[in-house]
Amino acid sequence: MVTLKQLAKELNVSISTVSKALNNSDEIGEETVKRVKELAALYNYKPNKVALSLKQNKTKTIGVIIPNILNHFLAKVLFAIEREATEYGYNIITCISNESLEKEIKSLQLLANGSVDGFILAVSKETQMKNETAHFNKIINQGLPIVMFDRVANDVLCDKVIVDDFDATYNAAKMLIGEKRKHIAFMSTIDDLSLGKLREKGFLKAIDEEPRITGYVLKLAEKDDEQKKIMKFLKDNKMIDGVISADSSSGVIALNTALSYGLKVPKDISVMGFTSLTIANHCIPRLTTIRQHANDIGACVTKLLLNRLQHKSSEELEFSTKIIKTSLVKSDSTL
Amino acid sequence: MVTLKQLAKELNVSISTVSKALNNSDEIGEETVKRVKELAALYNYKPNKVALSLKQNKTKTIGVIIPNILNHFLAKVLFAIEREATEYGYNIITCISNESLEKEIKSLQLLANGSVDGFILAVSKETQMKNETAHFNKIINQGLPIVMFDRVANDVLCDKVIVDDFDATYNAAKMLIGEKRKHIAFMSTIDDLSLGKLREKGFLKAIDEEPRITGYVLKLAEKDDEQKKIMKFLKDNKMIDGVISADSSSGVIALNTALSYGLKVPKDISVMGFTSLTIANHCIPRLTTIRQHANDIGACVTKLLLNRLQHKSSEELEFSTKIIKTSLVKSDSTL
DNA sequence: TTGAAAGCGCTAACAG
DNA sequence: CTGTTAGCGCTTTCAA
Repeated sequence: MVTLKQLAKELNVSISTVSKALNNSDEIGEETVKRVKELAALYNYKPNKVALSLKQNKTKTIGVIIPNILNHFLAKVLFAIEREATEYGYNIITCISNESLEKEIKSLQLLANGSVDGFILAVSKETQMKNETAHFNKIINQGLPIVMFDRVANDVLCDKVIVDDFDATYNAAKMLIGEKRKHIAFMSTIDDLSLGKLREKGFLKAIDEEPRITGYVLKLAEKDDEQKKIMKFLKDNKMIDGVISADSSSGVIALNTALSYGLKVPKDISVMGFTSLTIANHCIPRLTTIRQHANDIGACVTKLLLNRLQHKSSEELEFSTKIIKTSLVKSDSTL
Repeated sequence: MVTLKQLAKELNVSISTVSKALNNSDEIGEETVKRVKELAALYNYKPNKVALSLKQNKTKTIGVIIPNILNHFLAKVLFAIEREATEYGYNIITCISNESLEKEIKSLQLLANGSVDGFILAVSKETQMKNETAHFNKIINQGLPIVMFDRVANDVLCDKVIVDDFDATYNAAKMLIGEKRKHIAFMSTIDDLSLGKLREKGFLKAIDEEPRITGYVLKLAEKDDEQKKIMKFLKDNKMIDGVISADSSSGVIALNTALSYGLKVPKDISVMGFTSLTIANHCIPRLTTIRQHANDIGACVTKLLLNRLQHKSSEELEFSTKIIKTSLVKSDSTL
């Protein structure tokens, strides 16, 4: 990489002259500016990012900590964050916590040494289960802002972007009730997440409001053979005529299971889930889904962070919690 | 963030003393080392990464450029890269080219300003179609090593990690032929990728070797309604009794289509694809898959880059191309 | 055993 | 209009 020094030497001017010329300072003569710019272009000069960061004490880099990049929803949010960040001239350093508190702490610590200007993250499963927040507060006290999305730590004072989880399943259940379904099951592989609990509560609320409806709940653990459990569950509970899945996989499996049992979907049973459109469209019939608008979430979370970074006196800025409403995309697996 | 300067001031010693003490230099007295370390621990001192990078002229950061993070295979490789890089004390800056040549060039340029020590990337679709390589060579000439995986630019001199695409589909077809299938279809949404073409060639070779077998090829474009096309294709070609999918989705859809047509899988028709295990296990019966060992690929590609970075005189190091063999995971959608 | 000073690449206040 | 200088945080050589 060419440096200012080298350009200066070759042009027989001082380093600062070169710097100013390249930055269009009106202190420098037209002719000089031209000479400098030409040589810089010739050598493909790019200001060294590291030196700039050191000088300006900001890196224009965001640390993003994601619990699981194989989760389609989280990957989609990451995608949106990257796009939005790039748009504003920021890079992202990605760490994957792998649902582990320890890795989350490590990643945070590792990047809090001047590598990034702030963080965007979704809290890991283990962190949520242990209700650990000290590591977040430590970072914030060091002056690095955090913005959380989807899985947030309620007790930490920071910007947040979440989904209307309770309402989503409440409305979903209402919809199935509207279809005259009588035996509705709720399936979840994410019972240990607080948003998983919210989704269950929304479902139960809707069921409770209708005395003639029976609700069922199937909780699946990480290590379970999901397919086996769901097949057994639907075999043992033949009266079930509606399924709401709280996660991205169990709805798909429930749909396929129903079909394999010879049921007609949606005539005999309705199925819906928080599945990505891509996957939902692999199903025949296509699965009705609750869309979480990962794109909007990613854009929103990035804007919140950048806004805070650009405010000199970020102290003055109130912390906000944005709720991105889900929407029901009716497809062919419901009436 | 606390700096050496602040520690030095508080301890009434010089900056260099503090630095040396923290780096366990034996130049410094035992007592002083202790005092320094205690204060550093108290203030949670961490050497500023940016300053270190500037000083040492290396960032311990890898630029990773991925065409599409929603592709499960690519996401999995990214996951593995992140893990491996972290293991060796490297961070990754992720850019998503979104299959666009322009974005790929931009990302490369943007990070080639001292932000990263080297690149890991899979070539974007557009780049492959236009057979563009100048931007890669430019980066390499700047002294930044590139390691490519999966989708590589053959004409660029650099380390590469690929999959045995030809053999994978050749063997897959052989397997279906061994099942006495007579009418075997090959489906692909990735015909524009060179690895997509290789997979087709492998399939065709196997078909050509068996005069009594009929091969069919269905190519799907990005914007197609995959499900509709596949349903039509299987309806129009009722004699098909075997399907090999070159991508992650068409196999799943073909399987579901067959079921929806009342066919028994695998009795009446066998289906297999390059689908991730997660998705394959949503199917009933579970889909037989060709595993690409994303983990191994990610680990291999990272090791290659780090090895090159650690070699002072990287010139001496020969460029190598590693082939990670796929393996067939037989499941319930084949005999 | 400790400290002063230079330098990584850059910007900017100040001097000429 | 151009150059000198200081400084961002750190390591390291050389001097004390």
